[in-house]
Amino acid sequence: MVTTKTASASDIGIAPIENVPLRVQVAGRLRSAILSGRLRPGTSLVETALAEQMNVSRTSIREAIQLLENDGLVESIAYKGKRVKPLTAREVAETYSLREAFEVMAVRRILENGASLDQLRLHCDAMTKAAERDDFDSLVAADEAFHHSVIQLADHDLLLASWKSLYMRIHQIMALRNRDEHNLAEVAGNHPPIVHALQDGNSELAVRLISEHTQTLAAFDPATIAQDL
Amino acid sequence: MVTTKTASASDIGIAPIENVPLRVQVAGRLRSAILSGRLRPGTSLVETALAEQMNVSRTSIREAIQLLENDGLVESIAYKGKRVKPLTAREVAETYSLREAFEVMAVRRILENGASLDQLRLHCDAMTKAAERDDFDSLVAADEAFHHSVIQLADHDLLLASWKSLYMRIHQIMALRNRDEHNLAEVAGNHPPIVHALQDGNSELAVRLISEHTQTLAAFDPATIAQDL
DNA sequence: CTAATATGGATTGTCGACAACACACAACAT
DNA sequence: ATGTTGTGTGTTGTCGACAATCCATATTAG
Repeated sequence: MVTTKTASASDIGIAPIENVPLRVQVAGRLRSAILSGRLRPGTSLVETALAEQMNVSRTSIREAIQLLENDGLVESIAYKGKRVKPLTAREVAETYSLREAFEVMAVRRILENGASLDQLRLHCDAMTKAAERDDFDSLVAADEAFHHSVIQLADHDLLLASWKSLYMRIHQIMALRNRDEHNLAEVAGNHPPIVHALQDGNSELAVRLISEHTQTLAAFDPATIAQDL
Repeated sequence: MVTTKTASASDIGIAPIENVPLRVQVAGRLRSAILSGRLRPGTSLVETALAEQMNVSRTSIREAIQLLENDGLVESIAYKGKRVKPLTAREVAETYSLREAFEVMAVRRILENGASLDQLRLHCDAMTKAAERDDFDSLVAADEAFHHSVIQLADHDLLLASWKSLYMRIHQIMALRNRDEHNLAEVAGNHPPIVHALQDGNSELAVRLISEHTQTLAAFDPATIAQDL
């Protein structure tokens, strides 16, 4: 990979030891706690407590929390406190509708600029297999991979970044609602038509399919998640 | 406003003295410096220098810079430094194309849910008058107000927040390029048809108009802004 | 008893000092 | 000469202490 002249101790698997700033590690752990639903919306985050608990300085906690604020997972009221951002029914709806707009935009761009659809087919296969095994988690993972690929194929960095940020909140939402009775086979079956429409250059159909698909997902929970405090 | 029982010293204009955290003040000043182009993309932000210059602690500067990172105006490389995010031609194009998607989405929502178009007409008038006076700044301000209203009328908080964040970068871009020869009257004239299409419920037309309009703005500068380092 | 006013505790905001790190350049050995 | 190893300098990262603020509760005046 690198142009080392004398092949010293490289080559063999001496993976470089990563130097991740503390705030990033802390943010990562907090983020995963939030996205997995272990830290529910509305939970207040007290810096001193977290600092002691995780055995780092309050500064690091502070900066970590600010990172989460960027992700829109935490909200802070000056001099009052920070807490996991409550999820209103409205916010959930808006999140899904914006996601729909992103994916529609991606589909349009793919149709305009062209792109290889191989990845999409792969993920479709994965979904079908997962559905056959009745493997919910794998299906969800493949589903995300599919949509992630759609966005990537649009070749639009800003769109990708925005989608990722948005999809984080979708993760959170999915973790918070009990796994409703999904028809796994149906979910899996929704995707191949999208690929076909893309392949055929059928713009109208592709847009309509992806649009309906994302809307379907949003429709599930009404206000199951609504918080107060 | 408030339900004070004994009307003490309120009422008269004793505006409440704001207690804005230092980091927010600092962030505000840095942000305006970036958006106005006084701090050009690529400029490296050294915490100690800024701290001394602005006579606050390095902590406040740090936190302020992190706020700007949320806005996407600053980028940081661990242990290396932070700098005003360089603007590539690609990023500019992506910014405008995403903006187009946002505004199209807003228009669609307005047509679906309905909304009063009075504000839009007001801003249109302001633009026409500004164009007659050959007042570039007023025209730009009214233009922003118009598009801001469009987004607001869509009644979608998340969309509004995303648009605002995006539009900040458009501010920056506009500040960085020399004021190209605009035909003020033409710019002003572009907007009323959008209002009419909205009023008539002409979805196709409205979407096409707003789409073309935003694209027109993007077309100006190619890579005038491209930075390196 | 009511209402304005202290007081205390909990939490965030700000600070200055020190540690860790990356980079460039000098010193050295081979 | 060359490549390796020290060393220095400028920067970011982390820390603990102190100040400012808010909120709830007690306290006191009327």
